Amino acid sequence: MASSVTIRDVARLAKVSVATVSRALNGHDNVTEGVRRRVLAVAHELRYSPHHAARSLSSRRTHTIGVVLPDLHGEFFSELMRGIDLVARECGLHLLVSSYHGHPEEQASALRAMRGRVDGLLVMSPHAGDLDFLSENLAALPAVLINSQPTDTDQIAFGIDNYGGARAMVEHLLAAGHRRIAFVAGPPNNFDAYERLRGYRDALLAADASAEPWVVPGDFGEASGHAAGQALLAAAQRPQAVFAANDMMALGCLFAFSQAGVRVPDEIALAGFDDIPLARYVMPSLTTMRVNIAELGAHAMRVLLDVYAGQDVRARLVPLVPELIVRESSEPKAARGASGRE
Amino acid sequence: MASSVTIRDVARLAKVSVATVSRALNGHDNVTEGVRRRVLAVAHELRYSPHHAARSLSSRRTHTIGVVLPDLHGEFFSELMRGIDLVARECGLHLLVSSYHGHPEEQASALRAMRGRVDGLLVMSPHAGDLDFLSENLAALPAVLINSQPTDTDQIAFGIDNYGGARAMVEHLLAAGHRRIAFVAGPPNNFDAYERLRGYRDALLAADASAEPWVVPGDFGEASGHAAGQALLAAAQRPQAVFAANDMMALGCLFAFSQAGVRVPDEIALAGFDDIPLARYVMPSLTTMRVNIAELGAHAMRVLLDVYAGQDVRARLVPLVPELIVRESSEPKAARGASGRE
DNA sequence: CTGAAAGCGCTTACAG
DNA sequence: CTGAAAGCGCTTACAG
Repeated sequence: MASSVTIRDVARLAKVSVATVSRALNGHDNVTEGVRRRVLAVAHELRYSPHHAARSLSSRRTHTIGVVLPDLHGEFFSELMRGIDLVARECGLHLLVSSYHGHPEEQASALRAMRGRVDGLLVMSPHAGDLDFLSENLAALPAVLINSQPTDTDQIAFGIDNYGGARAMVEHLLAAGHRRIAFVAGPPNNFDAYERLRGYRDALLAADASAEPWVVPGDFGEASGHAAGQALLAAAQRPQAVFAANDMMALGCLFAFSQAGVRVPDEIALAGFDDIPLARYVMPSLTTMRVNIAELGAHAMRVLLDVYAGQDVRARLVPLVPELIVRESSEPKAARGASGRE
Repeated sequence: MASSVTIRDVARLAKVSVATVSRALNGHDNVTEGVRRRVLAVAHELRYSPHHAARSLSSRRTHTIGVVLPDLHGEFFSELMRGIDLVARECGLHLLVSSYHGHPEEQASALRAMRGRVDGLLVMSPHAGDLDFLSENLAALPAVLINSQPTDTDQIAFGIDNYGGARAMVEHLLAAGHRRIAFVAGPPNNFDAYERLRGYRDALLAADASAEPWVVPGDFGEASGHAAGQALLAAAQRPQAVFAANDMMALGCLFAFSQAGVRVPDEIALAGFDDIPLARYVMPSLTTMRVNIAELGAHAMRVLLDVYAGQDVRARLVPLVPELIVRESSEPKAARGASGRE
């Protein structure tokens, strides 16, 4: 593969020193306009592009942010990356992405491998108890934790108010007159899932201290929602409303109900969490909590940049509050009729 | 942020030269076992992690693959990244991700910025005509193009057989007895969309040279499918079958049909392309072409690694053939009954 | 098997 | 404003 052109080649052809080339290319102001133009012309002609490793070795900056996620798959990470990427390109930064597929050991090595490659780190670690070695391996890099269980370390963390969102949803279902509200849980050991479950429980008990939470297991996948929906229909006494910990599982429930000929919301009300694009398109459309995931990523990125710049960001770590989106799947009977959908 | 520990610190404490530390850490065999152990112990104790920029500057390898995509958003890219990532971690490689959001100028700069940061490049460039400057900016890096329009340059390219897949689907619909088959197209200027459209046209005309292709515009988004579905219902003579260029648009159509009370497949058969997870869950379940997107990414990555290793890969550039998945939305009347769904 | 030294391609005080 | 030189933290022939 053709030998690359270096700063020395540019210097030679432009008849200046490499130092001057460096200054001209980096936009320093201590270069005569004529010289700068000559250098830029030669650089362009040679298709010169600075060697990144060399530059970051001497400048101690990489212009790259490391993103360490549990996985790269699915709507959530896709949206998160979009938000992060948006801010990154605004700032001319690159993204080094690494996912550890749920293996904490790999997470540690992923973090360590970031040394000398990134200026800062965005880390999502939803698995309970990960954070001990996490802080050990964060090395000396500025880092922001996303949707991760807080610990007593003074790590900077930012996330979604899953707890408050779940409470709001249960309150909505209660207000619609439902009492027997079942919850389809997310994967055990997942912090988001845990917070949503906690919100469900607390809201239920706050309304009626003798209420009995009814929790069906799930794993955030549509198939587990489908199974949960079937299990709920088979119960001796069916729930009046089902609140799934995310939309994919809610859709799984919905299809289980459709297959069984159980009408939503007439016989069972249904609600999810996340507001994925399809939520508004299914029949009936799905009531859910809208989470601006891209904004979650974008905000975390902005906070990280300010941490890097040495600013105090603590005031900006307030969790992102999800928004209740009421659609057909939870409409109280009184409200239904010839009205259109959202 | 705390000064990092370098190879010199390890050398000093282990009482050897930096060269020996380097050899011990990199697993070279010209190091005594005792010395190696001592070095490793000190490195571990100091939490030493090699500085990547320095290493790649001197070794001329980055252990990183650059991935340049039009976008990071949505099921397709998410799956693609998963496949790429899978192979990357098998090989201990990192991924530098960059998306150019449809702006060719940014694509060029993204490509150039990869110099000195990556050992090879995976590039997806579905926009027609992008490839001229693409090859100019690929510099001297090994690269594999994914799902991109081939040019006369001898770039290594690999993709899905969208054309063949679309033909197969139309043939299926024809075999089911449908004649008036409408097509909901993807975005203009998108190579995947163009190939699917071409397959639709050719299959239709191959069966009946006097057939008139019926193409409704779309952009791969569910909303455009919804609009297309409504437009098709409003036609003087409705189509007997609708083939959408991807599943999201097919789902949009499906909901438009449901809202209008038009039964699928009894009144209109429907088919999509991609086999997204939801395709099997909607009612009726959706006939589609299954594309193993993760495998597309994984295979492209493997090819790239072999290109890097200097192997001849031309024999492995055969497009990935999608698989026809027949579900309820296109079942011929005769076949319907008490049978379960897939 | 081990060490001293050169070099990877840049940036940045330091002089002038 | 410009250049010569040191240095960023590694790896790798080259000697021994």
